[in-house]
Amino acid sequence: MFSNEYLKQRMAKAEKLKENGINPYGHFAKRDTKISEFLQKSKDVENLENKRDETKKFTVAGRVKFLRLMGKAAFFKIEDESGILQVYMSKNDLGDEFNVLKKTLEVGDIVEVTGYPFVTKTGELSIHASSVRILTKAIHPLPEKFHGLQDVETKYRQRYLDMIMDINTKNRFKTRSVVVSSVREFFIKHGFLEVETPMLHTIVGGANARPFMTHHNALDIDMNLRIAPELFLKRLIVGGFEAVFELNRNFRNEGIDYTHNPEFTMIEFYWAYHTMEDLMNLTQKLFDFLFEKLNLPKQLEYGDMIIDFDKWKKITYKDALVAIGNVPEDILDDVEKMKKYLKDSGVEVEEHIDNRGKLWAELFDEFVEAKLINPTFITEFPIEISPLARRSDENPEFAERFELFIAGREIANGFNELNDPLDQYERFKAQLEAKAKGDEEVMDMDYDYIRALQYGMPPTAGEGIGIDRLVMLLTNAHSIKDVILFPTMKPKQDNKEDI
RNA sequence: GACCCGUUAGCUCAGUCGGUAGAGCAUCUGCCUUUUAAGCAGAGGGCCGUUGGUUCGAAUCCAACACGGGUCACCA
Repeated sequence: MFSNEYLKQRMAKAEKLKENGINPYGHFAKRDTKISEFLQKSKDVENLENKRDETKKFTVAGRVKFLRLMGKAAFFKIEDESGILQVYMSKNDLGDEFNVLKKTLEVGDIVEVTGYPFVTKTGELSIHASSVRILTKAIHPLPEKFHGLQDVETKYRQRYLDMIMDINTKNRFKTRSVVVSSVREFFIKHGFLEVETPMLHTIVGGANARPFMTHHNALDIDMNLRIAPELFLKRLIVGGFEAVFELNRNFRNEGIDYTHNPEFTMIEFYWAYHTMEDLMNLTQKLFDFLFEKLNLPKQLEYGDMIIDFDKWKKITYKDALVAIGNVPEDILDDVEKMKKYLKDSGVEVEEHIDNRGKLWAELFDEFVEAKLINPTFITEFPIEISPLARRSDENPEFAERFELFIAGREIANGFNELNDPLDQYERFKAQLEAKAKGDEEVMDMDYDYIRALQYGMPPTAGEGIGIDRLVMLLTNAHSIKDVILFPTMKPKQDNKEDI
C-alpha cells in the first residue's frame, strides 16, 4: 500500500507543504469565477495596449494539467468543469511562495489561483497570478499528457481517471444527462405522469430474460430484480392513470457485450385511448425534440454511416422482406421454401424454427435488419413472434406491433396492449409450459395481473426505448460501456492492497 | 458459449534468431522570467498478467488459467 516510488515522492511533497504551513488536503476554497466565465469576461484584454488588465481580480480553481517550470517563472494550465486556463506565475510576484510551489506543485494537483487577465506573446489569454495555493495534493501521477489514457479497461474501471484525461468522455456523459432530462421533459410536456414502480419483484415478468435473484431476510422470501416494469405500469392504466412513463434501470442476468450491460436504462410508456400509430408519431416527435435540445445535425454520423433523420420510413414486415431484403415474395407463405432459401443462402436454421413467423424473423435478421440505416418503423409483425401484442382484428396472422430500427439496430418496440384477461391467462400458461421444458427465459404466472385485467384495462398502446442505445446513437459511441459511467466489470483478483 | 487479438516502468509503446530489460513523456538533482508535447546536463524507476513445461539459458517457444478488447451466436 502506497509503496510505489512515485507515490512516495509525491507524499514527500505533501509533507513539505505541511512544513510550510499548508494543509495538502485543506478546505478553504475561495473560487469566485469559473474558467469559462474568466475567459468570457477577459476576452477584450487583447485589444488593450499592453494586453493586460491589472484592475481586474479573479480567483479560479482547477486541476493542473500541464506544468512548465523555469528558473524564476512558470506556466501551467488548470482545468475545471467549464474549461481550461493557462496560469503564469513568477518569483517576482510570489516571492517565497514561488520557491515552495516550485518544489511541490505537480501535474494532477488541485490549485486555486488569484490574478488578473493578460495575453501572452503567443496570443493565449491567461491569468497572471498574484497568489497560487495548492488546495489538494494529488499523490498518484496522471497518464502521459500527449497520448492520454488509451487502455480501455482502465477507462472503464477507473472512470474518474478517464474523465480527468479525456474531454470526450466528460462531454459524452454530459450529453447522456441532457438526453435523460430531455426525455423526461418531453413526456411530461405531453401529459405523461412519471411513476416509480418496484425494482424488487416476487414474480418474473414483462420480458423474456433471466433475472438476478436475491432474498428479503425479514419476510424470508426470494425476490428478483426487475427485468421490466411493464406489468406494474399497465396496472396503473387499469387504476385510472391514462399516460404514464418510467425511466429507470432494468436488470437482466445475461451476457455482457458491446450492446449489453446487466443493468441498463429503459423508458417504458403507456398511453390509454391511443394506438400504436400515435406512438410512432410521438416517437418521431421525441427524436425531433432531442435533436433540437442537443443541437445535432439531422444528417447524423454514426460509425461509418450517415443517418438521415429527415427521412423516416414506415414499411410492413412483409414488404421489408421483399423490397429491402430481396427475398422472393412467393416463398413467404411456404415454410419449406423459406427453409431451403435460408439454407441455400448459407444460413443454418435451428430445428425448432418451424413456423412462418419464426422463419420470417430469420429472414429479417439475415437480409433486412442491417440495411435499416435511416429511421424505419417496421409494422405488421408475425403473431408467432409477438406474444405480448394485441392480435390484429383485420388480419389475425399479424400483431399490432412495430419496431423502430436505426443504424441497423432495434431502438424501440411498441404495440397495442393485450387487454383480454383470458387470452393473457392462456399466454402465461404457455410460458409455464416452456419453463417446464427447460426454457429459463420465461415469465412467471402473474395472477394479480390477470385479476387487474379482469377489472378492465382501456385500449392502450405502450412502447419501450433503450436509453443506453439511444445515447450510443446520439454520441457516436461504439460500445454501451462508453455511455454507462461505471459499466459492469469482473473484479480483478490481484493484489488489492497494491494501489 | 465459439473464434481471433492484447497484457513489458506511473502512462504511451518498442523489444530482431531464445543469450544481462529499452525509448518518449512523467519522476529525482542542477540550470533556465512568455512556455505550447518547452529546452539543456545528469540520475533513479521493472513479479515482462499468473502458474507450469521445454531448454545450459525464456519477455521471447509450448500449455493452462486470469482480465480486457474485437467478431459471431443469443438478447434490449
